Amino acid sequence: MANKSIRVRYAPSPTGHLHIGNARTALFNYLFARHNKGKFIIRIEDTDTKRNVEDGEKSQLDNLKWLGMDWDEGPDKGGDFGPYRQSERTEIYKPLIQQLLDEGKAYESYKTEDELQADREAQKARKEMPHYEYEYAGMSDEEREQKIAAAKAAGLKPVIRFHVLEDKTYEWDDIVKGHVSFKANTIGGDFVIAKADGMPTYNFAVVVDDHLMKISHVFRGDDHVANTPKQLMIYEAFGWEAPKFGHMSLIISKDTGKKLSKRDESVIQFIEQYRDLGYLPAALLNFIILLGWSPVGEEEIFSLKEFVKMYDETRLSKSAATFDTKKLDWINNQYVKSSDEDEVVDLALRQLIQAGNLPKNPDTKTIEWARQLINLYKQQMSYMAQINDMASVFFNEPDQVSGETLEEISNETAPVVLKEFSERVQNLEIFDKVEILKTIKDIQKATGIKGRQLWMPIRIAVTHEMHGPELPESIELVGRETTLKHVQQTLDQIK
RNA sequence: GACCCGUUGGUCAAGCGGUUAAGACACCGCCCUUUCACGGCGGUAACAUGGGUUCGAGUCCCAUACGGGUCACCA
Repeated sequence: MANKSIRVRYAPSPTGHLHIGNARTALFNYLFARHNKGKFIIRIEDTDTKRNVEDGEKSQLDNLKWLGMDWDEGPDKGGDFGPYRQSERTEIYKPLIQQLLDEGKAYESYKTEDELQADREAQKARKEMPHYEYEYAGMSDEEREQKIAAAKAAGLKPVIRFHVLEDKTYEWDDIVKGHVSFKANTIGGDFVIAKADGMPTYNFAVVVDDHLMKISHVFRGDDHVANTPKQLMIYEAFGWEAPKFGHMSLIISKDTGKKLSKRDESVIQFIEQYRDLGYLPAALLNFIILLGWSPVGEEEIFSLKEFVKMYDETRLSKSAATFDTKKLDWINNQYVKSSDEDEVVDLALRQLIQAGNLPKNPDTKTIEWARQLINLYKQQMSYMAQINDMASVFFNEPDQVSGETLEEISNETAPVVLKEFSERVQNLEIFDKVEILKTIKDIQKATGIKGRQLWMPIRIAVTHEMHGPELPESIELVGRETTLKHVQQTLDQIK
């Protein structure tokens, strides 16, 4: 079947941790593969030895897994088309580069960094696009041989450049963008396919690997559009059939309106950071998919399984998307509310411990108390680290009430309510939510004060917040002693 | 600067020649709740501009404007 031959890949370079944009690229490839019952492959593009980061590869893989993806072939599990690290494939590239050399489709280039730099500056001054200028222009064969021999004698190491056929046009039907076309003379001249250290460059290695690994479709970021004609030239030079390409729009920053840069602070950039903050992976994944792709109906919350089932690459968006943190939080909250209680408690508990709000090895009583606390805040939590702020009254001595919150209780009735509350709480036989609720009702009967004027003073006095979860239970968890102390403090403040 | 690409409400977006131009987030209002939140219901709000083509254009074509991507011995 046609589907049998569908093979896609995610090809990160291990220069850092898994970035949100890369995760998105990986995800759309994954969905395409799984939807079509094809193969999903991971390939590490580590030809730039200088930029590789020690545990970059591991981080990439770990975080992909955390998001819920798995793959059929990759550096950690092998496969029939390995190795899956470009640095381990140099012996594969060498003869192919030699082949192009032999066929006159590529040549050795000795232009130095300085010469290239000088060319570029001159071009800039002439208001031309920066491009490589053929170094043997107008030379006879002998002259060229001579120049090369001289360079060799001087100990210069050549790069290999691909000979671009300037008057051709390269075009393809892009799965997301439609028909795209480039004139060969606009791509910047003969480009490097092998560096002086012998390593192939990206544009050469991708083509070789994609071909050898029988990749059928390439989904990647918009920023690769301009690379595609170069790659098409290599496919042509070898007489290979190119895969289908789909260039996806980029995520842009709310602040700058530009492609998300690693330094951008308006958005959390790395998957690992979301993980550390206690986001639920399924929720993050859901959000990322919705950024650049849309399902058919009106629903927006789906599991990975459901996404796989309904995925359709033709619904990929053409235009860039800005990251909406509010929606991310909403989606996460949806997941928190519907998630398994143990999962949420476990994750939130870790956050509480990490923040030093709970001891490292809490006893069962503490855990039970925390469980109640976490469940109490579940309705409004997006990610687990929020529990530390939301429930800070349980762990820290709160600041004095001020601003809007203070205004809310700056009236005649608030002190009356609080005094009543304080007295009754002291005399309570059992201090639990049932009794506390009863107490509040009793205060209403005794004073005639009700509604907001009754509840707000108590809420504010105990928690120092106008917003929060279910009150009686919150008070129970705060504990009698602290409750009384806070009420007294507030009373002193507004008296 | 050159080459490519994009432009529907504040944000994500549906729409593929005929719609009252979906839906979601955010915002506002009402209901539920003796507070807060959750939830429910409702509301405000958009086709960048100008020309064509067509009986008819958000949808097709061409300009303009704006935005972005790329111009490495990085991927």
